[in-house]
Amino acid sequence: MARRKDHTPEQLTELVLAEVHNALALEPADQLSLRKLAKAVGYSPGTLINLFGSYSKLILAANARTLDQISQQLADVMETQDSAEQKLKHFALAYLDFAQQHPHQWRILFEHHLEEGEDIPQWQWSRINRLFSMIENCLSSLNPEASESKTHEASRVIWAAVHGICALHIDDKLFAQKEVEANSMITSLLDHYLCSWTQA
Amino acid sequence: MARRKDHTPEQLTELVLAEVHNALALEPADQLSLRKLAKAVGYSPGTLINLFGSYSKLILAANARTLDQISQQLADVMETQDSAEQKLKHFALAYLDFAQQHPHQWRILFEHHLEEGEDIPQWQWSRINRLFSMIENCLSSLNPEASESKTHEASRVIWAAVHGICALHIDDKLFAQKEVEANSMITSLLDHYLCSWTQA
DNA sequence: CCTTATTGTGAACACCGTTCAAAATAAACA
DNA sequence: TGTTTATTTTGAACGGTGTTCACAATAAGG
Repeated sequence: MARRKDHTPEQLTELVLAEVHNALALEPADQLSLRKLAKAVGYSPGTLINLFGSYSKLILAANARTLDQISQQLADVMETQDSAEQKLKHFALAYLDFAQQHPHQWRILFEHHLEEGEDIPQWQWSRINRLFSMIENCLSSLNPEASESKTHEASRVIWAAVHGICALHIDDKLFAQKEVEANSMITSLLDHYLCSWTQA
Repeated sequence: MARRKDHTPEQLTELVLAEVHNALALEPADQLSLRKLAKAVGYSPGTLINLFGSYSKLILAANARTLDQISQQLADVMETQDSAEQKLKHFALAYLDFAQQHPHQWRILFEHHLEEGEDIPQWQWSRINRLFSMIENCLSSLNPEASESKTHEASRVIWAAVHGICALHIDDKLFAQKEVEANSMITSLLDHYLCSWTQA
């Protein structure tokens, strides 16, 4: 026992975080556990704790990767569009698309609550800010006269609203008769909000 | 042991569910446990399982009460307003108010996911539908020419958007510089959305 | 070759939700 | 009344969780 394995800490980190997303592709987050993860990568639970600090921080690290994935996809999709309106629409639909394709992974990103002493590393903040900047740019090109603080606020409103639609949609909590498509809800949201935003 | 206690099942249910909301006023849902609850009300864990079926169903019962509280408050506040626009605004702000005042209770209402075989009783559906009907009425009075399905969709869009703002606000995940008030975000959302809705 | 650092472990701990035979009480009946 | 039956409630046990830590096994340095 305690035989040295052939992985550097970086490789093991890679292995574990990949396994987290693997598992979340098949089952919800509450089926995940440190012990299962440890078994899956061939190490003991304690080793993973030594590596990440705690199970909560392990999840935090996996969430950081998820955020990276999302922000990459959103940035990519926005650059393929020319008009500000289309950029916003495609950003929102790409966000929905990710939530639908990786529901467990997406849910744990928001349902995992930080513990005392944990906080988001600053490189994540910069990624997030870059996304919001892109939204703000679209908004101010649609209405150049809007104040900076109004634009800042509007970017948060739009993202939170889109987020709410995605969250309730994948949890099937929209309580809608028949099929109300999340796609058309997002379109409705943006069309109506931006219509007024552009006029003002 | 197995001494008979002086509570009818109904009284014990009352006791337990009150204790859940008590505890959630002080600490987040992941600090809650069947064993703590049992100790708090002076019964054994097994007794609570006999009563509710499982811990998950116990939480479900507590969530049902929360939903009742919320729908009561929202219905009340909408009736105090005359104009459709003010009704919608007060509904949204009351929703935010509840989330802010009972964050743990509010969070578990949406973060507790149903297990196989559980589902929402129909009396809850009717409460929810009643609320949505009120929203739809406001919307169709603001724009009588909108089709029924568009109005149905818009009511879901508005609720989901408001929900998203509340959720990210109480989790402090809006990534806003300085203080962006949730109040004014909701106002911004409704003002812009309804402006366009009324015109269309 | 010996010593020191590093790496990984397994057993133990304190919790968790859940099951279930048995015990204690109440209700029904003789 | 005494006796049987039904109802409550429990405590112990089970398999699970994240976490700690002394110790064993390996690698690296002198």
